[in-house]
Amino acid sequence: MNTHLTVYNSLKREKETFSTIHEGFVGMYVCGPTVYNDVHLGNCRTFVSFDIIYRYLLHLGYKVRYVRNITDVGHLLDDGEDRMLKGAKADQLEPMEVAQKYTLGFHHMMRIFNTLSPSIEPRATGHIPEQIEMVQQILDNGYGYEANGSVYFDTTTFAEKTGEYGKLSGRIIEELQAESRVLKNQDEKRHPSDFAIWMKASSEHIMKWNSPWSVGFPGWHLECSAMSTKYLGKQFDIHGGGNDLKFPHHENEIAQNVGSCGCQPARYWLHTNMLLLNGKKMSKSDGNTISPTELFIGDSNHITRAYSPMVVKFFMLQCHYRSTLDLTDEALQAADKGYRRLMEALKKLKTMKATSDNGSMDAEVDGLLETMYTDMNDDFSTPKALATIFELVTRINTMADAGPEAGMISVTCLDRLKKTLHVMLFEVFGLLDEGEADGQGQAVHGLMHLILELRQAARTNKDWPTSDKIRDGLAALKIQVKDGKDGSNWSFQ
RNA sequence: GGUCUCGUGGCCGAGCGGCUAGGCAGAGGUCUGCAAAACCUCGUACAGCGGUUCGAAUCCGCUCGAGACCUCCA
Repeated sequence: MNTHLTVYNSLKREKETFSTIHEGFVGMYVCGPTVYNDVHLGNCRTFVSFDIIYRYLLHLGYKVRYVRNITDVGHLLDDGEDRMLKGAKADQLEPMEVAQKYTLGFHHMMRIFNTLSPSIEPRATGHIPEQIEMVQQILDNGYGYEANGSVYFDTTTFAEKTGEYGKLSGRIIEELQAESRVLKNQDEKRHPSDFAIWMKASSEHIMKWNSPWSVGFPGWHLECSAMSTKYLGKQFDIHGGGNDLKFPHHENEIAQNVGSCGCQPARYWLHTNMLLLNGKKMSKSDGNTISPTELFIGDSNHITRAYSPMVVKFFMLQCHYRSTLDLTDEALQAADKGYRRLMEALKKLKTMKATSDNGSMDAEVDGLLETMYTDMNDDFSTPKALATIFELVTRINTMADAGPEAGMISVTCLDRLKKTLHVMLFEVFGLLDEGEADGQGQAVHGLMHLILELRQAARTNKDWPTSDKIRDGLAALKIQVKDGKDGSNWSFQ
């Protein structure tokens, strides 16, 4: 198996061979959601992407510590109001109730998308001492200054001494300093490009903590620096997040890490691209959005019908994580069909038999399985891997049609095909076969088997009216009957 | 205004200098009692205009168009 993994590093703007700091171990930090609101689909795309990256690394045999934070304090809006407080006011709740409510909602959605839980999911409010400590280190190192109880990061000094500011996002410090935007507490900053690492709280502010500088709260960017350092060390392998976090969030995060510890936090920075809705970025704040739930129940004027979670996930997999993905009704319909075709082929594969020791298609199948890994090793290219998998789907259908006596695949190759495909689709991509239900589903399978037997009897007797009545009746129940060479099959439409 | 990304056949979406993915839709065929499913065959697409090269969707320049970031966002 080809295990030469390359990843696109945003920091270098090129693909690099992936190698770890500690042999066999991967430390990965991904910026999680701010829990003041229901998750939307864009968040889901990012976390699904990193889930597949996490799963693939595990599959390659790495021991991965995957840290994804929950932001429950510190995001300031334009008017200086805290996001969490805004959410609290809107729902008439304690800030912690807001955080709890939306954290649970987020976890629920992540389960629906069948993603694995991160190894550690730290909360910003649970790491105030660590953040205070980091502010102190930054001050000690001369990269911060205090003003009226708030502490700011001194980007100018930092840029002069290290030359590190702006590298990730391609910003030029002089241009950032020329920014003339008027923001709250702008007068306390020495330069517009400076940013708060500790904010003094006003009297009405609910979430606040004691610190050497004031009763206040940490800056937004600080939590990630502090928590990644705590759980993954000063230097770790992968840092991920959405493209829209590159600046200022990740740029400032790097500044804080370098400013406090003296080194770049992550070797590889991975950024997922945005999910668009009908050509425009989906965003919580501007209303151009469709929620996962709306998508699943078909309740939105952007779509004509409902799409299941796995269809949506499959739709996401057809596009590379670094490309924008445009969500349209038409594209979802195509994904729906493609996903079903894939699952049907897998079903066929389950019952497929091989008799020969040497299959005429063995080499081709093995070649495609190998290609599938090459695809994934190319910066986790799920679209390429999926294309290769569909090449396999065609082969599977051909072999199933021909039957075992055709000698197309050997026992060992078939076994390999089954296992490898199963691993890639269910363990790495984290797809679920939604047709495979348990409990009631078992009964349905039994009933369908019985019904198809009765229909087969009618067909043997050339009793076409009965045969067609069964088929049409099932079709009305959205069950499609598929007649093949050796008997009939069925699936939900 | 600044920084950056992108523009691929009816739709979505790979492609990173020669071997021209894949899905959906469409056409023809095989199979079938009919239909569906499945399989086989088919589309010579790369925004436009120049340039580099033996050769460009792929590199360079310009034009047009779209999007992202620059301010909270995954």
